[in-house]
Amino acid sequence: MTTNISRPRGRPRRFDADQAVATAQKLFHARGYDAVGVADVTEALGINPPSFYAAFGNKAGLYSRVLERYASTGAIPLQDLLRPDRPVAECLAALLEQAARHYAADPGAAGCMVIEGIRSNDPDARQAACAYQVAAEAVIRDFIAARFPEEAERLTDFVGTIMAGLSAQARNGHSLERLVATARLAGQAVAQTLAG
Amino acid sequence: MTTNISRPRGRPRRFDADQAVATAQKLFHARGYDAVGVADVTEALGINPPSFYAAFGNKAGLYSRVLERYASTGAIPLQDLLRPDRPVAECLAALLEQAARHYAADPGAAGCMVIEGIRSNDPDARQAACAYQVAAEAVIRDFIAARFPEEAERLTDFVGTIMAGLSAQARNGHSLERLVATARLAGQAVAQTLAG
DNA sequence: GTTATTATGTAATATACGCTACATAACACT
DNA sequence: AGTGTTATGTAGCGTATATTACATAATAAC
Repeated sequence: MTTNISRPRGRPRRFDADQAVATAQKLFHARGYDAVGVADVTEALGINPPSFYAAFGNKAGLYSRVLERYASTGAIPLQDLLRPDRPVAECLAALLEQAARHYAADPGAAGCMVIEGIRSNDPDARQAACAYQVAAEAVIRDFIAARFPEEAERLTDFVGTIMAGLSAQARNGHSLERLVATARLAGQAVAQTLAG
Repeated sequence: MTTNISRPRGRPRRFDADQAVATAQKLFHARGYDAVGVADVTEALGINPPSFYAAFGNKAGLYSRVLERYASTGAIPLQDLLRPDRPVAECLAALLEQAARHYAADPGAAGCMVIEGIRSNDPDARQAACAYQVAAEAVIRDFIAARFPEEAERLTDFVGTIMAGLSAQARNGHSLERLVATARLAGQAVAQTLAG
């Protein structure tokens, strides 16, 4: 008995689904969910609509796959940044600065894919993106609450607002330097709140 | 000779254009430019498409009128808040708190119409909204630069980021209290920067 | 080889949306 | 009254987009 993966029956796919998700991620991140048409995706992949729908169900289905991939590979590593063995303020400041760097990293992909996805006009896409944002907020809130339960909601809101603002400014074309400067200023505000 | 306004020739309009702009403003503010169709507007006004296009040219033309009205009646009164006879930090803090209150004021109209309008997929709408944002930013920057030229860019970016974040969070359904709390925290950060 | 199964390619459908052509109604001016 | 001017109502055009019908090709199982 071997660990061979038995090829599925039927005609094999002519394209790699995971790589297709990666390609779609670039498109969605650069232009946003609404501005990317199914035709854009199929053209970028060199496939025809039926292949697309057979693989992903519909446009929102592809977006779910893209968000999943973004969360696991392209998003900010919250677990690495919010460490229980370091000062809360230091971690949150690092998170904000990392967000600034992240949102400005790829000139073609501006802002946070989740935060900007919430602004979509498609209810399915909105809800999918919203779920990831709620989850991320919960991680931040729990991290703060473990040591500053009184400040958890206020600081989580503040951090979330800064991140949403940074994402918007990145999409507005602000440079890495300007985003980082804003993030640092916000980080000092967090530190002062937790110190006083 | 009297000050009578001679009625224009031809068949009179069956609807009031200014009031139509006000109605459209509510729609655009509540749902965003892209999500509001011309059919939505004409239906809300009780008119037919030709009347709409005769009055406003096209959808983007109506949006320009709406932005103009928003800037003069519905937006934050920058000139009243940024007073040369008061401390800069105090004015900026008041601006941020006012923004929080403003963005959460109308439950049906979430966020800043200009800031959210920039996220539209229509190039004309984006450019129109962008012009107002650039103008507002210039007012803030000049206000700061008059007394703290070294800090003008950094603080303007910070304030702009907070406002964009507040607008996003308002659209995400955050309550007035949470928005104001975030704005106050940001205001303290501004004060500390200008004090140190 | 035959059959069942899955994917592909061509082509089209359905729908929504911004916008307009055209005839007609309502007004000012002479 | 007659004429020119402007708005309205009906109806439709053109386009873009998400999605699918259908015949066909490629594979595994038998």
